[in-house]
Amino acid sequence: MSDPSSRNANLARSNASASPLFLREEEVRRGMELLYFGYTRLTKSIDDELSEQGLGRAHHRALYFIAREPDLPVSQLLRLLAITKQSLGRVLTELQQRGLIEASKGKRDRRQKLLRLTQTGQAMEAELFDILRKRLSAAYAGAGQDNVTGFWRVLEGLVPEADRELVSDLGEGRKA
Amino acid sequence: MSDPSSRNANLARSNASASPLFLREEEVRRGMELLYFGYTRLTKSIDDELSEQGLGRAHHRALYFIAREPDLPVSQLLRLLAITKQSLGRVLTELQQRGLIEASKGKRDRRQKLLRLTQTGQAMEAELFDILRKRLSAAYAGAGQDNVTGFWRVLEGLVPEADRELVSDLGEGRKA
DNA sequence: AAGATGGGTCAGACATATTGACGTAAACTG
DNA sequence: CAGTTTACGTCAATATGTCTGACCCATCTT
Repeated sequence: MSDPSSRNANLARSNASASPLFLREEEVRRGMELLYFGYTRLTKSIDDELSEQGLGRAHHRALYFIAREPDLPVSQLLRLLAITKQSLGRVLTELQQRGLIEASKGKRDRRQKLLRLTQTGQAMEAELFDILRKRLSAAYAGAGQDNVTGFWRVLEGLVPEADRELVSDLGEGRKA
Repeated sequence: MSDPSSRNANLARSNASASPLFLREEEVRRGMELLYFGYTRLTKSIDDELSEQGLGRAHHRALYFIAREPDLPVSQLLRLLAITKQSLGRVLTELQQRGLIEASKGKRDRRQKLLRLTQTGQAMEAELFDILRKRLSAAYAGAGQDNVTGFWRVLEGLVPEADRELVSDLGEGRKA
């Protein structure tokens, strides 16, 4: 363990190809831990940048999805974030006050409020995305193409059936 | 596209093997979203069980790591969770009051407080682990062995250098 | 016209985390 | 041995993100 030449011996071990027995506790725990560390460390990486702007992670999540899907209705964002109207309401109000997002009424359904980023909001989101992009693309590059596909597939399997379409439709708005 | 059931065309699209251009925005965003949904939905899946016992996620994280590494010192747990002493202190006090964990003094270093689960704590953790295990192993099985390896590799790349040893050492205590 | 949906808003509360200071015991180091 | 560092605990005050549940209005659907 303290042997410097094999400081990553343990990572190497966990790298050993998955055993034929998928359900072994050790492998499940390893996956949970990596998921936990991967997710928490990645999200922490933007905290400094965010707090400089007086924003929190909740703001970023909203910002992210609005960037991803311009003219996103509130109801859709609510489903993506899986929080209550109240919680989201406060976040959206603050983002609007800071001039990061703006809203318009839906054409087909005028009850809808469609959210998009302002110029300032786009700049802000881009700056945050850049930090995340650097880390994630480094991880992609280090793992190699085939492994990126594997990464996606397992994660897709983790998304409950009910949410899958929601997730997979993201980004569609920009192509159409 | 080895998924014959092809139950969702959109997921299938995102399943398309990673392009040679790793750094393309679309692929990074796809990864971030899957990581977000995978992680949040998985963790949400134990909330009901937890709240029945009057516990929160913070308690579970502590419980999990103590289960994973019996006789874990507080300092180590602090590093794993990356929270402050105060925050952890409250959680540990509550777990102790509920009789889920117990502590002993370190042999080599008597300043250390070593944490482990009580019988009750083991039962509780096992029950929670079981829910997570079902979901994660289903995702493993659905993705296939090679993809599980990819899942691990990308996530490992996401863990900052400084935390890698910490992560990779998990589970060692039980073998030794 | 009735009901469902999209959105907003109130009060009150809980869970989780923070900073910064301070204290004690034990270990390490000159 | 004296001085410093480390491991742990604890105080008060505060911030953030979330929740429940009630209630409202505008608009769409039937």
